[in-house]
Amino acid sequence: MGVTINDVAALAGVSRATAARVLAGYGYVSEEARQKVYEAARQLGYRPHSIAQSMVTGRTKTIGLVVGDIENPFFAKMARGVSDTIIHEGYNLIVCSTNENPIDERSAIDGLCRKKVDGLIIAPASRREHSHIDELIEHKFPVVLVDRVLDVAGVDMIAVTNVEGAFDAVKHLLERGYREIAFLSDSFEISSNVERFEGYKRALAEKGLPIREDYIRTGSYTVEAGYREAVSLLSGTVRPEAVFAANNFMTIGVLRAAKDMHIAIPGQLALVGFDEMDWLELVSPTITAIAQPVYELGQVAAQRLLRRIAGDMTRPEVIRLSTRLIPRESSGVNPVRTEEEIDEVR
Amino acid sequence: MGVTINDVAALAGVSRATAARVLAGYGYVSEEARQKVYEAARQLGYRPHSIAQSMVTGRTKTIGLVVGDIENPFFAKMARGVSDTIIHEGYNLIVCSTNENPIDERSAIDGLCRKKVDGLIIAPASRREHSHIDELIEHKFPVVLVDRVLDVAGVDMIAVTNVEGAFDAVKHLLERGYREIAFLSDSFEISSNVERFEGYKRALAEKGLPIREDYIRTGSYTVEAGYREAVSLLSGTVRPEAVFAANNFMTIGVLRAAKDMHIAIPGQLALVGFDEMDWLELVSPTITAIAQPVYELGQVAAQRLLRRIAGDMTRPEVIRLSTRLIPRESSGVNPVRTEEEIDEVR
DNA sequence: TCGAGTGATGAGAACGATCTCACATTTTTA
DNA sequence: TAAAAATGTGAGATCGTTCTCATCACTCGA
Repeated sequence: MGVTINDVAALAGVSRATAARVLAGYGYVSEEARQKVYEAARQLGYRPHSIAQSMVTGRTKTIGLVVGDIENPFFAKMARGVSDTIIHEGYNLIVCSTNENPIDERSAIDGLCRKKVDGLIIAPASRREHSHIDELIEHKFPVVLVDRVLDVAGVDMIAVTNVEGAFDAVKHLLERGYREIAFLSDSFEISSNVERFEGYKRALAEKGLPIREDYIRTGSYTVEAGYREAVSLLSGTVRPEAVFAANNFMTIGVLRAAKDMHIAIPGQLALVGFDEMDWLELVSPTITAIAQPVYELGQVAAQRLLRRIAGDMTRPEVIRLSTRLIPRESSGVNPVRTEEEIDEVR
Repeated sequence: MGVTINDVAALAGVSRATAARVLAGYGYVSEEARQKVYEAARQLGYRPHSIAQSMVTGRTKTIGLVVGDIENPFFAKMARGVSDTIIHEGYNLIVCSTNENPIDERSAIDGLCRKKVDGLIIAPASRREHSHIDELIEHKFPVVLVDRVLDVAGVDMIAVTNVEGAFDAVKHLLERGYREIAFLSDSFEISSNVERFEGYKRALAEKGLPIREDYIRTGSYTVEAGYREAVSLLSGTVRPEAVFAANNFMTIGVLRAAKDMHIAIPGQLALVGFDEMDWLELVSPTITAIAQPVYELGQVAAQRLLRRIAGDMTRPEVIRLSTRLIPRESSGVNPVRTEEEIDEVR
């Protein structure tokens, strides 16, 4: 606390410049001076002042992560992927939650830019309002978009194969014999939901099945919203045979609704959720899911960002990481005990 | 990018000092100068350089959060509590994961101090190796410990009522008629586990029951470790009637082990877990848990830290937030269908 | 009419590092 | 042996703010 390079230089009996040379390891320094400076630094417990360093170097060794909600296990895991990747290069991570609100997102980004983060990883909240992100890209500020894509050029985007994943999910349900399949997601402001909806539509189209408007439900990114929409969906005069829940919160919402409404899964309703969670194979029935490489999403985004920060000027690209279907009981994959389950839920 | 207060001053036709006075809002400034500066700042899109500000003010408006693993939903939720609280005061949060390793913890703290964070919220990894934290406290650096306590004076600690919570959990099992109760946690290096063990012991002692060494299992803070210990525990010649899982990962470990080993809950094994998760009431059977005010933990820690940063010199205290037992089926609370469940698991 | 007080301003010194120069001194080369 | 190159060092500018001074113009009361 408070010991500067000047103090070290003074104790070592050299100039500040020489002390700096030793500590930063550049230029010519005599072995004698080197030892004296090291000893002085050790003795005083000298710790370089990062802020002062940033002041002159222009880099803060800090990157910003802007996501909807760090409490969401999906983003938390992604954050870990980012953090683990950058920590080795000496970077730290500032995390901001936007509540999927473009206004909050804008101010979060603004604050991070003022703090001179070296780069930003953003899961953009809106497909429409992203002028603040466009500005960053225009100014060649190091940015990587993650989990979601935007209709802009000149920026790396790391996402999963949403269309294919959703397609696989719905195709899986179709193969199991379900025809009346509902789609449940949060807002279409978020690109991944649009893509997953696209996959849903394609799978139905492939079978020549129509899209039923009343089977398409969207809410906001909370368990409660998922629950509400699920209840509404399942209370309709015509109830779907299956639901494709397009994210983790929606999956929970459906499960809760089904439980409250005494609807047996998969007996009375099949379910496939997008995003794997560690308890999906602990519930009864186990829940079929589309697993995403969440940690890798963060990892790859971080690697790419570090390259951009280092000055890599190669053409930005869209990277798609693969999803994987994990068939379980909720889609009737092992429906041996369907009867008992119906009993049990009652 | 790159427009400084000098540029603003130049455009406004005043000195840097006057521009600074307008922008920071202190001292005497004529209305005319004020308008000119505002207009110039607006026109140039001036954004103050936080690093330069920190350089002179000595505050970075950043706080550090040092936890075992940000991917753990427990810490993620706590982080959100912290973040939401400090964001209103203009603070940002740097998050570091230590993997519950004192070495990593030390270097994380070191890095954050170099970055001149205004304060630290730490969930200490070890009850023994915390000299690096002691140093901070000695130097009067604003620190708040969270979730865990240390045997040191002069620092605020925010934790939950671990002893009481564990006591409630085990007492609940005893009341349900279970006698052979095992204790499963991660390392005793972590204070909360020691406290929960204390609660466990007290509840047994109250009933005059002995502590069985082979029923006490500890591992590391991962689901896999919990699983391994649970399997080992349940494979013993004498299997316990109930398990008290002292944290969220252990709860998952036990559930997975029970499932793999075809042990019916609560028919053949009762379970109470410490820490509530949103899916515990979705599984079958539903899982009895000790709920902790996780978000509030972060909130209170952040509030306290902000006060310390603001110069509050009142005596540091240990704050205990209350836990709450949520009785569910896994402890035989509604054991009407125990028979069927046994059937089902087979 | 003169000092005291108030309003308004700018010059310049911090903050703690990095890094370019200029200037020694030593060693190498022609 | 002189010139060139290599080695070692320190003075001082710089980054973009904040903030203390000193200065000056003006008003007011005695």
